Amino acid sequence: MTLKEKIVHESLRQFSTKGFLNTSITDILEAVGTSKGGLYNHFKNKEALFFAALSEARKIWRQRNLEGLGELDRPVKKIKKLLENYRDRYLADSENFPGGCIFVTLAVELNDQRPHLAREMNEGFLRFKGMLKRLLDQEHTAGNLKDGVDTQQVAEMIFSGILGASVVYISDKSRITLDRNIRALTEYLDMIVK
Amino acid sequence: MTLKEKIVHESLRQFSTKGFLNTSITDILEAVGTSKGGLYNHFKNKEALFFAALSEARKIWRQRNLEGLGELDRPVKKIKKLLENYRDRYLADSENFPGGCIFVTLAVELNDQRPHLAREMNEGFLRFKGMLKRLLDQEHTAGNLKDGVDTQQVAEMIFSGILGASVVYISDKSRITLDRNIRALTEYLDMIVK
DNA sequence: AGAAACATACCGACCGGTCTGTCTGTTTTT
DNA sequence: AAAAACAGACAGACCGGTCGGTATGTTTCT
Repeated sequence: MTLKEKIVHESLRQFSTKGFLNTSITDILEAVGTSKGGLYNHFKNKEALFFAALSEARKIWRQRNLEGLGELDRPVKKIKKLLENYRDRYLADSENFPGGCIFVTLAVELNDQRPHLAREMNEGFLRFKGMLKRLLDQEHTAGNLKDGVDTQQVAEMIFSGILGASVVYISDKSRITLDRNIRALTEYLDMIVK
Repeated sequence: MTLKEKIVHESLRQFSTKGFLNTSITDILEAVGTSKGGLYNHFKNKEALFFAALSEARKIWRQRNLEGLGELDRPVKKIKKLLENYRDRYLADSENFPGGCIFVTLAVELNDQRPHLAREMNEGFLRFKGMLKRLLDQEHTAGNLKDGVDTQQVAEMIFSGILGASVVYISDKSRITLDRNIRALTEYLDMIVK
């Protein structure tokens, strides 16, 4: 692991717990065991470090959450598998995200403070919601959803449920509560399929 | 409105958008139009200001969200009314909470940074969840819920849905999305009652 | 091959600026 | 006159970022 990689990795950890603005460069330097020169040799400024960390976070998010989805045939099974992954592989990854979901932390913090950074978060949210909707639409056109189901609304509900579960998990760090939340979302899915 | 009240009110506004740590005392002083002496005469330190603002936020939260609940007979109607209040009276209150739900902002930010302040947030969340569960239990004992419904799980789902909707609203500020989220939660409630 | 020139990685002192909180003095209220 | 309310200068800690210097290769020239 190069120094640059170590810095990004540590930024991920600290940003996920303390956010961007409340993580000082010095915090990262001390955790990595390097100096100002060592960091600013690789990154122009703190904002460049933010984008590098964000890119890495997205990569890990996909690795953790999309694993094993390709092998499943039905879209609704993919969503259920994603919910399980989110619980067992993503939120449980305290090595990379000891503070919980880094996107939630950053989205809440950077809103109204760093609009161009906050926009990045919101766009990621929209992509995720879009993915959920596409999966639901596939089931819908196959005629597998109950009559009158609004896929946009269901996608929104699942997404908000995940986000809410993430906030609760950040707040109380209880696996039991997280389990209940994921189970509730899974059963909600069952309610809207035929 | 006394100076002390003005300071608390402005703290509410700024904490809800920028959080506690990223709101400087000077920011508040300038917005209120006073000085260090004027503030520290009323509050021992920033943390004391936090507790005063939190207390006021809770008071307003109750005013906004519980209004009109007493007149309703059925518990499930109370929850639906609360969801509407949350959308129309609480999150829409940009005078007191221009940054969206202050409890979400503070809970996410203060976690792992100011544990004793974060605990206050979590306890508030638990009280709210407890209230939802009590209402659901009333319907349950009256035999109005479908068989096999776990009131704890449903309360968790509603609560996480609200929290998630709050995060989404913080992130994209879209009333349309918020509407869809509240509607989805209302329809979810309909699914579990007989 | 050996010397000289250059590139890269890293160190840590230091700079301007902002933060919370204190302290002294003045004004207003009672 | 005494007390409470307010103003603002100041202290001390910390922030992101810069900059001169060093140590370690790597490339180029003779």
